[in-house]
Amino acid sequence: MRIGQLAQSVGVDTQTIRFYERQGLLPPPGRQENGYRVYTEKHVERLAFIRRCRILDLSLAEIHELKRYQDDPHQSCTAVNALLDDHISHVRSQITALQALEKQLVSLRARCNDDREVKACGVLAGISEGNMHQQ
Amino acid sequence: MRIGQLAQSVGVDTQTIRFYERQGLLPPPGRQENGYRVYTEKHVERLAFIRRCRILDLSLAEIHELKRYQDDPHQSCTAVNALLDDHISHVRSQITALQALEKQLVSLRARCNDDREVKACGVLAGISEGNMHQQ
DNA sequence: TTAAAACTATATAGTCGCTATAAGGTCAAT
DNA sequence: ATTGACCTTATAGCGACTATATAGTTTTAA
Ligand SMILES: [Zn+2]
Ligand SMILES: [Zn+2]
Ligand SMILES: [Zn+2]
Ligand SMILES: [Zn+2]
Repeated sequence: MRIGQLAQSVGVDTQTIRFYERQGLLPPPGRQENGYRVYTEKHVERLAFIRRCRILDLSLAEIHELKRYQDDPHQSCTAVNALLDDHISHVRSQITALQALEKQLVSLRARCNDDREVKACGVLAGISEGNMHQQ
Repeated sequence: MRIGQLAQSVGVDTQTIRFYERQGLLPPPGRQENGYRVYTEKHVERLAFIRRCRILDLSLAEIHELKRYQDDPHQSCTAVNALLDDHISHVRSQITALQALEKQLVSLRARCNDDREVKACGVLAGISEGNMHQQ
């Protein structure tokens, strides 16, 4: 299986596959005489795993870490669970931050309901005044 | 006022100030004979405005756009309000996406409550199986 | 058969908003 | 005279790709 087929079967750009290889996430495949990469079913699974991790917004570093755990299948999975817990708190703190931001933006937007001249715009005034301490 | 004082009074790194200048966000200041940048109060205000926009997570492109509106203070502020509305929906869709992600991660985490060997880890199994259609 | 289309390869630069480093020039105080 | 704090430019790095350029190979179709 060549790179294009792998790309299509997993739903990834060929560039991304080469990128993962350079990053050490995807093991270097064999090559044909002409230099073309040749992939196996293992690569399909591995790439699909990476993609599912990315859908979960795990960083490439986190995926690397998971890979290291997979390579030592008899150790305890505490670290795997902990990695996920950490990642969940990453996501939760992002949500919290964005919700605070949304609140701020909505209250800013409320300062300009009608159509004014730019110099009287409540939104611009709000930003310029810097009343951003209401979190 | 030199760059270090500007930086300190707004709470920004000097590198960031030069970066904003290169990006065309902050107008190029005057120079002393030795080449040192000299800033005025206008620059302080402008830089503070940029920073407040960044706290609202507006992109530099969006800030550029706001600047263009400010430069034409007699036009209607519809575009300003629309920019903010768009940005609010950016933020809202990020929140929605992250909440869906959190749900997925929590249900994945629930697949491994106890301490197992890595090869039996419910988390890794969950990612490998790719049961991610519950959104 | 040959020419075009589709695929592959590498190398390099761009995205965004900074941040860090290197290598040097300037200035005030000790 | 030298230290230290400040300033200058240029360049590279972050993360996770994405895009472009240039070139070689294979497949398809006229
Ligand atoms: Zn994470
Ligand atoms: Zn307005
Ligand atoms: Zn936005
Ligand atoms: Zn586990």
